[in-house]
Amino acid sequence: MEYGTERVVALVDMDCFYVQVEQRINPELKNKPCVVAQYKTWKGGGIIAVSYEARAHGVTKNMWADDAKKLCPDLQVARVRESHGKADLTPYREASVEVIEVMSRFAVIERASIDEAYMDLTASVKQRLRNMEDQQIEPHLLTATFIQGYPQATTSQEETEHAALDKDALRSQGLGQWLASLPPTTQTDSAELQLAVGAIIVEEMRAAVEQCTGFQCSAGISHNKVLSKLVCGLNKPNRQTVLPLSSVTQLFSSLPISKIRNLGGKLGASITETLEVENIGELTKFTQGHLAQHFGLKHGQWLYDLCRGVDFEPVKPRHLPKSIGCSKNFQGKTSLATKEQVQHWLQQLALELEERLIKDREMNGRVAKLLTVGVKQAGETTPSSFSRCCALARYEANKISTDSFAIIKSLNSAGNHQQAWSPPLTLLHLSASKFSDAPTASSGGIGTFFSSEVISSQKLSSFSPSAGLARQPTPKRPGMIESFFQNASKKRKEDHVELSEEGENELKDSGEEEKSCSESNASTSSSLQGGISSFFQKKQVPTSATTTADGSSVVTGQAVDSSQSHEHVITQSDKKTYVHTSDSLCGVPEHSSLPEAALSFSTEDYLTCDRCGQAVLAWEMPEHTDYHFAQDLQNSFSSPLPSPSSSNQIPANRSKTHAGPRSKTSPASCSRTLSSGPLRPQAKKPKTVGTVVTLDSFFKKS
DNA sequence: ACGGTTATAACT
DNA sequence: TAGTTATAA
Repeated sequence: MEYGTERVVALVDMDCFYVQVEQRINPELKNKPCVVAQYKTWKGGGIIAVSYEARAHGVTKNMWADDAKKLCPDLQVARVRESHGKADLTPYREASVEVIEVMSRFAVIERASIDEAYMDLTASVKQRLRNMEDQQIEPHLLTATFIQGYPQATTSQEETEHAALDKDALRSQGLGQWLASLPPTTQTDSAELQLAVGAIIVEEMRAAVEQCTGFQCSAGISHNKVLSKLVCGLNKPNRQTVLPLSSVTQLFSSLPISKIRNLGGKLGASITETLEVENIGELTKFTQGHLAQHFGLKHGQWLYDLCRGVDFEPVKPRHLPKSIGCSKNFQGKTSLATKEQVQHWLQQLALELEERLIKDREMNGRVAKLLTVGVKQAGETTPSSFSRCCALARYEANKISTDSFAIIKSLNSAGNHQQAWSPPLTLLHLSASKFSDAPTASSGGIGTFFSSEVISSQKLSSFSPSAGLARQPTPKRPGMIESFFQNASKKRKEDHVELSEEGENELKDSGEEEKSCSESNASTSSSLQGGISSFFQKKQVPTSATTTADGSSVVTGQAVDSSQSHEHVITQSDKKTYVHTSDSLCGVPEHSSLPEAALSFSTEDYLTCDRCGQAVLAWEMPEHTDYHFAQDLQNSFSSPLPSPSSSNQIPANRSKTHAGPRSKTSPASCSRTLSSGPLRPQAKKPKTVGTVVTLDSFFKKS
């Protein structure tokens, strides 16, 4: 087998996905020049997706809807829903899940973005080839397939003939020519034969996606991710393209380096510049050593293979995002210049994040442990000029937003007691990551609480994994996910009916479509090893045997998360519950944010700080006052000052102060990093870290 | 002031 | 590790 042809890899990309989602919601928009835009007030909103009819008029992404209307007066403009004062992409994410689910019946897939997925078809292809005996591969199985580099004209007369053909005739001619050049299907190790079979599978998959979701897509089929991504775009929309390795030389001889995935930015530009080459194929002139010299060992190796059409990046079996986040820009005049504004928008973002995290927990059985807050300050050019993180212990908007505020407030050069915020913020970003498995229903009383209370309170009645979980002594996650998918199909069916009623000419189609969809599922999935459940089986974890405190002693929803995050819940005497969490130690004095305490302490325990207006536990007021003292002291240091010898003076045993609770907290917890501060070179540390360490040290009873 | 909102991976 | 930067859709 030739080097670099070991796998069959495909990339499937939805055609103008957001537009298709809007067209399915509102069938009036179908087959019309149409865009999706977000926000309205400024020039009709910014366009984020464009139908092919609209592209024909010159409408593009990033155009203002008002400008696009000038190019195309009949343009239909669908608007992104807004909630919490910001664009809400939920309908597109949900549509993406539908698509991913259908594709997962055919192969293990890697979700590359909301509208793209890679798949490694090698195993399926080999299986299919074995079952083919010596059947020919017939062109009618590849009616939407282009073969890159075909038809090949060997004479000038053929060239003239080809020029006269329309696009599909040319496609058909090229396909026929290529198929005729393949060995018999008994030769199962032929790289090009394997691509042909891969293309058949992708034809079937794309048909299933359209039948089951109504969405069309395009695909590239080749031996690796870079090549399949590259050719996916060559025959859009609603078509797929095969790239045999033998066609790479010609294709690469005139392909600008910037067209290759990962070379569209600075690296690509520096290659063009330093080597004085335009096209990716020209890189074959250089030795691997030469390439490594200029661009590093890793890039050197990668480029050396890549310019020959070879890439070994694996398709990663993953269809869930690794982080869930939201952000909003506040540009120019709208930049956030008061503390209140910052708090308000953090709250809005936290509300969206909370909703999405809770849904994610229900649907995917996992919980995020890390919260990252990013901001951009006026005048900054980088996408996010600053980011800090802390533990994420509970899915609660109030806590998320107050913690977020706590870890960015040191940025406010106006000082914490001022109303103003400066420099003004032009971007706020919240993101949750570091997922781990959520406890299952079998983990005792808490689990019961989890499934009955949390789910019902979140209005997720259409997705009810709890039903299946409750009666199973050993609940299985696949059951949970499959039940979600069943529900998703059900939902789709309803959508379909709805669409059919609204669209005049579709009434009789819908029933048939559903039927053929399920038929297609049955026939295909049976021929595939494992299917989706086997994929999920791998991710299944043994349920933990730990039995936590029984639900009755737990008063608030917090107990659920406490058990997950290994926090210590210390119940004691007086009707009060003291809860020690790691996240309250997240780079800020413990008493600076106390949402969990607010659930446990009674209001009489609080005093109002006359410096900041914050509610502070009475017995912590002395330390709180010290905190303001420290803050003032810090503010008196002009700025990037690497807090005077602070690190060195922090006792090495500083982290031991909280050795008990902390040692059990998530490794992601900030406290770890802070205590490692002294080990790191001083000068490189950003000022804020120094600040936090300095302030923190005020509270250590050494 | 006007490309906004997400997301992943590499680097340090 | 945490935080920044690059890249992409």
